[in-house]
Amino acid sequence: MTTARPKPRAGAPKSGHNHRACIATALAAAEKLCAARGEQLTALRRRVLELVWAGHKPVGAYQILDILRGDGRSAAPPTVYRALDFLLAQGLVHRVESLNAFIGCPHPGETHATQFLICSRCGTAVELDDAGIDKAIDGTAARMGFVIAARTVEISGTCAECRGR
Amino acid sequence: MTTARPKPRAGAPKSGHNHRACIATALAAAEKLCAARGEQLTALRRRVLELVWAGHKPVGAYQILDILRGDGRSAAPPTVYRALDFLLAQGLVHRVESLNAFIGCPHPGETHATQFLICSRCGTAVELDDAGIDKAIDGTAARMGFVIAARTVEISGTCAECRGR
DNA sequence: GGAACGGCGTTATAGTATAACATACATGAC
DNA sequence: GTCATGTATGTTATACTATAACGCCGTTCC
Ligand SMILES: [Zn+2]
Ligand SMILES: [Zn+2]
Ligand SMILES: [Zn+2]
Ligand SMILES: [Zn+2]
Repeated sequence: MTTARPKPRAGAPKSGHNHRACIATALAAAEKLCAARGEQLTALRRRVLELVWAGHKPVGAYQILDILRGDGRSAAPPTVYRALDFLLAQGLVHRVESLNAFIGCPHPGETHATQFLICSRCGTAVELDDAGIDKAIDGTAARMGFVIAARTVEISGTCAECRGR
Repeated sequence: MTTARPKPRAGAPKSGHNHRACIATALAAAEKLCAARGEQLTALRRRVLELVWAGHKPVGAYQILDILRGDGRSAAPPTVYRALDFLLAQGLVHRVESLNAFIGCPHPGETHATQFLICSRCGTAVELDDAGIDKAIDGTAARMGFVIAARTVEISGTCAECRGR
C-alpha cells in the first residue's frame, strides 16, 4: 500500500519530509523486485534494509549489528555482512567507499548512474543519477583503452541546507 | 641528478619503463617541495614515500609496515600512518578509498584534478588529471547548492595492456 | 528417506586505523 | 647553561571493519 508519488531522482531529501514514506517505498520496491527475480527477501534481509533506510545518512555495518542485537535477535558480524552482500547484489543498497558505510538506493531495479554528494556537516548523502558525469568518465576511459567495470564517485562537502545556516 | 623528461600527466606507465627513474623523480620533487615549504621530509617519511612508489599499484599501510620492519627499523602502525598523514597533507601521495591503500602523486605541488583508473587484473592505478570530469561534477554540485570540499573518483576495470592479452 | 541447496548461527581471525602516553632531540628564551 | 617549547618518533593498547570456516536447520526434489 504505497502512496503514489514521484521518485526524486536527484533531489536532496527535504528536512521536514515524511521519512516513514521513504522507508515504506523502499521496502515495497524491494519486495517487488525480489519477487520478480525469484530472490528471497527474508525477514532478516528486510530488517537490515529497513535499518539502512533509517535515514539519508550512510550506515555502518556495526551500527546495524548493534540494532539487530537490540532487537533481541542473535547476531554477529557475518549476519549483517551477509544481508548487506545480498542487498548489494540486488542493487537495493550502495556501498559508500569513503565512509565504509551503506545507504539505500532510491531507484533500485532501474539502470542508473550513481554519484554521491556527502555532507560532512550533517552526514547526509544524496545519490545523484547524472549521466553527464558518467559520460565524461566514459570518454576519458575509452581514450585510455580502459574498460570500465565499476565506478566510485563520492563528493564530500557542505550541502545547501547546512550552508544556509 | 634527475633526468629532464616530460611528466606523463595521464599516461599509463609503459610496462617496460625504467621505474627507478619514476622513484627518483618523485623523491626529488618531494625534497624540493618540502624544502620550499619549510616542512621536514625526514628519513622515515622519505622511506615511506619511496615504498609507496615501489610500483604503480596502490600500497596498503600494513605492506609498508612489513617492509619497514624488514629494514631493521622499529615500526608499529602509528609509524606508518603518521608518515602517510604527512605525505597526504603535502599532496605527495593520494589515498585510494576503494582499496584502503595509498599511491604516489605524479605531479605534487601542482593544482590538478584527480581521478584513478584501477585495473582489477594487474592492480595498476593510473592517476588522471581530467578537468572535464571535474567540470561535470562541479556543474551538478552547483545546481544542488552543494559546496565541494573533496572528490573521490575511482574507476575500476581492465586496463589496455591487460585487455590486450 | 536422503541428497542438494540456501539461509543463518557461531566462533575465530584477518585487515585497517587511531588513542594515549613516553622518549628524544632541536630551537629559542632567559 | 638550562629551561620551556615544539616536533618527530617509539611504544602499547584498543577500536573499527571484514571474512573464513564450520555446523545446523528447513525446503525441494528425486
Ligand atoms: Zn542507486
Ligand atoms: Zn548537510
Ligand atoms: Zn595527484
Ligand atoms: Zn591491468
